[in-house]
Amino acid sequence: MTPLYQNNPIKIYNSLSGEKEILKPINEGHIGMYVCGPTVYSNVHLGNVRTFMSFDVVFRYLKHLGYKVRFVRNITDAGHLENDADQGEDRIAKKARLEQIEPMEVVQRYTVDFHNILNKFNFLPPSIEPTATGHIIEQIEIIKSILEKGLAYVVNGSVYFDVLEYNKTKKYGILSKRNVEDLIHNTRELDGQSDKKNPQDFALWKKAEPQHIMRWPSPWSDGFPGWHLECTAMSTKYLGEQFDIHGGGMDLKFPHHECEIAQAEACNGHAPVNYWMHANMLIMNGKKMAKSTGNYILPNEIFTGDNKNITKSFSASVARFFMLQAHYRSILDFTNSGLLASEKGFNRLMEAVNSLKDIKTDQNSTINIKSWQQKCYEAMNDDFNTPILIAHLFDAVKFINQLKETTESISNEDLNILQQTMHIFINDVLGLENVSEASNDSDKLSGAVELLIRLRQEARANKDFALSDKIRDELAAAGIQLQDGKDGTTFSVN
RNA sequence: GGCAUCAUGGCCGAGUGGCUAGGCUCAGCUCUGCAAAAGCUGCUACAGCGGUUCGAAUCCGCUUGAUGCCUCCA
Repeated sequence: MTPLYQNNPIKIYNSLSGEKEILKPINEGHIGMYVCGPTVYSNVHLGNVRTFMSFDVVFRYLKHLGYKVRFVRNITDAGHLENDADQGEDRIAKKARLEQIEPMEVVQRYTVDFHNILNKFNFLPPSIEPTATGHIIEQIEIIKSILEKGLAYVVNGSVYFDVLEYNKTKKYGILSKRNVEDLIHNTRELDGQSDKKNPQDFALWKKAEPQHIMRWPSPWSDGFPGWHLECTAMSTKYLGEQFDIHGGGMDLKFPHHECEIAQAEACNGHAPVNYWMHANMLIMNGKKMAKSTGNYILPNEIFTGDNKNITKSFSASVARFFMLQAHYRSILDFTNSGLLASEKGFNRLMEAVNSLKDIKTDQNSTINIKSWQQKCYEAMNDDFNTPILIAHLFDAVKFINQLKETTESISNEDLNILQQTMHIFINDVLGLENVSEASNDSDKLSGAVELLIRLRQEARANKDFALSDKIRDELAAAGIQLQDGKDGTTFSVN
């Protein structure tokens, strides 16, 4: 059987070129993808969730197309400084100091939180989830190599990347479309003295101050690696010197990803990544999310409803659906009304899916199901356009409801395609879970509700509307909604 | 201040040089014992000002605003 990817060329918006390009893997049928993971020094940010969700869908779709995908997403557990000044403190070390626990306790706590949240949102685990502290040796080797090439220098036990020297032969700023001259002119004065030759230079290795507890031996000092280096080390180790896709949040474009390119170019002499993808920001109520202003919500608070920015709790699937209704390259505004609208739409989608099993087939179809299916693929092939895909799924919802009304008809073969395609895109690709269907007690529940439906039918036949309405209203109050259709009554659980 | 991205109907959010997004809301109708659900119908937008073009919301310029980065953040 020919794999699906052969008939589904994917266009990816490459941040490097600023254009959509056809994805051509380095090795046919294989994709290497790296996504910058979280720094585990506090609870995972909801914006983080959106970014990782975008790449979760990319991962899912590539896999569905039959690619063998190696998806690497790191955990940053050292080296991410509070700021770029020489006194900048490691974020994890700082948290450890404030809470009076071991740095690795901080790492453990928030790594567990990260995994918990992502599980609730039904993320697929990456193929490899490496940590910065597990790859100190690899990072030291890269620093040695860059030093040998004359593109880094040692000062007081720290090693810095020499951006101006690098810029003589390569171009620093190709990803973020900046040039070094502009950077020099616009550099703000940092407080305090610096070991760096130029403010644009960035640390490859930092010497640890005596009180610094996170430290490893190196040829230059007891210290710790620079933040940008870990991604170069781990992506090279697991995906090679050149790989297909590198993703991350828009805010990492500069300087983080720019530095990754420079490090890899310096070390290996060629570009590390063919396709750079950047997910756009999540804002809330039109403004940047910030703890300090209260314009902030923790992922978990969506499930509990315990946050003043929302009026009720929302399931992870609804929140996921809400985010996927926007394209990954657009800014998305997280609002209560937006979530409410998405919840209604999501429920309508799921009810249509649930009713698929009751559809009666006919000799012929009044819909071109193959053409519809093709449109779904085309939406995803066009830079993973989930909002367009969802629009097509709602076309199917309308059609399914018309089938129930028997104003349209469908053949047995086409119904199978419809069912499969809905399942593929809703569950496998978008990663949405049908909550009501997943309930363990659904068999017992439906048995009991079926009984009440029959009693109500009898009451209605006897024109005992007081009783029939009582059954309907009290079930509704219990969260069970009856739906009268042409072929009898069904129900859904809210 | 510099760089980048963006600005769509009541709301959210796609897309395109000339032709349909989709969701939510709203109004009318059908169905119903009454509802709900569902179906049908309606609401026709593209920040402002110039320019290119036979034709632009879509391309270019300016203005205004938003978001991101430049300083920790996905």
